[in-house]
Amino acid sequence: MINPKIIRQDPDMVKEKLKTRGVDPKEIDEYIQLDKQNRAAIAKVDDLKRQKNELSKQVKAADPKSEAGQKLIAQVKSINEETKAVEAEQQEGAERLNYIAVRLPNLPDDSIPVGPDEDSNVEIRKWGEIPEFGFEPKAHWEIGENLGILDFERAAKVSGARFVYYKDAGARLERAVYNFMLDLHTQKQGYHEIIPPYLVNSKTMFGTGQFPKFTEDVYTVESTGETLIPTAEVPLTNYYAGEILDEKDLPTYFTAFTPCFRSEAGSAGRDTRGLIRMHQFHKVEMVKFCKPEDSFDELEKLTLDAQEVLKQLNLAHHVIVLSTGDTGFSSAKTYDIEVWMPEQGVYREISSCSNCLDFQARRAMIRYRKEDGSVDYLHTLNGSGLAVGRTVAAIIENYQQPDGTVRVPDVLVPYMNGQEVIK
RNA sequence: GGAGAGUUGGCAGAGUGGUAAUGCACCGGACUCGAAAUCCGGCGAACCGGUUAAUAUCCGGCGCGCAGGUUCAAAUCCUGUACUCUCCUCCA
Repeated sequence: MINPKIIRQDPDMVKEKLKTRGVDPKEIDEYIQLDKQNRAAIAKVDDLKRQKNELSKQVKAADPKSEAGQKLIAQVKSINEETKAVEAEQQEGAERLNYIAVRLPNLPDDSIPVGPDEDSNVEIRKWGEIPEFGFEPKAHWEIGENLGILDFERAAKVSGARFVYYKDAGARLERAVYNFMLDLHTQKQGYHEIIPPYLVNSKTMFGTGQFPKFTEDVYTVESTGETLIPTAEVPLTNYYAGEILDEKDLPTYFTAFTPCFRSEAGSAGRDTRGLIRMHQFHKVEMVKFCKPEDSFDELEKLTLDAQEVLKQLNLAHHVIVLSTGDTGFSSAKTYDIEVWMPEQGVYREISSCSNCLDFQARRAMIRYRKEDGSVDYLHTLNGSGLAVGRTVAAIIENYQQPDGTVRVPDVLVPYMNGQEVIK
């Protein structure tokens, strides 16, 4: 949620900024109006309650059964009725106010490019050489099926489109990739390793911003109402939901390897082949909790932490900063890391690193106590480190050889029990 | 799935209809060369509204897991619900 004080104090700035994210300025006007009404109503209700409390004390002082007592009781009754009416009105307004507030996306940071969609994203830096093949590189699904390590057909039979079976060296490669990532994050980069719940309640989904707006994108269990996590960001960020941390415990870093489940509603026809867009995939996620003044530095470090995985795998990639229109709901600034996919000859998203400022912290009520004793919302960040399936896809395509076999990246060989080639 | 118990401020822990004891901790002061101990005083989470330049004061509201209800008045009574623990049942 956006800090209400910012909207109150500078509505024009908020309108202008959110317009770049597709929010109608009229919504802000309505918000301001409702907020004003709401606060006036609260003041009125509070005052009525004050009167009631005072009179109630007098009832006790006088004998409730006495005539004077009865008279006071009658007065309180009439105040109560008035309170009820004003309160009902206030709550109605508050509900509408809240409806708008929880659906406003985060304010974009000043440093990001303004634009309606991904075409306005800007490349920040490039790493690695785009590989030259002396032949026409094949798509990872073709290589994988030929080698018998990926099986989309049987997955379709068992589950449907956008599912896959990994087999033998394919399954081992997936496992090698995420073990390698986890070791890097936990041993070299200072992240706590977590295995979180994969089913979460709707309050948790609200905390990170998926709910109430994006219920269509996820799988919710009908019988119990819990949702299969679309990313480990959800259970990781909500780890401290409702808590007040000590300043000295910040920053703190979490990482987790989890399956992720996404309905991919609205992406019919896109990336229908291969590992790129699945209903179920693995991801290693990184989440940070930090002090407000540190969050942009932490974002740079987080992005480098994710990039380090690709560097060690020697995969060519670049980093882009997302435009206002392409930035996710909860984020103020997002870097995407895109890896080179030889068959398509394009960079494809493999990681997304975001600074959410206090947007999620407000929703999930995650705060910290400063040394002077005051309490404030902390900042949350999250980034993929990396999407495992897409990494496997990138490895298969970038490390393919003319004979259809796949070389194992050096850093993964130990994780593959010494295997150097998948054939 | 069945039965029972519990959920109060940083921690501990009273309070069964009259508006949150007490202890530890914390803050201020006294005493002291200083500290400890002792004594005196104070505060009691977080949140919301008003006041304000202010996340300084001050005033008020709210506040005893959460949501409703009864009542002039609810931590206390009623209903629902969440979570934790114990026992039984079941189970990877």
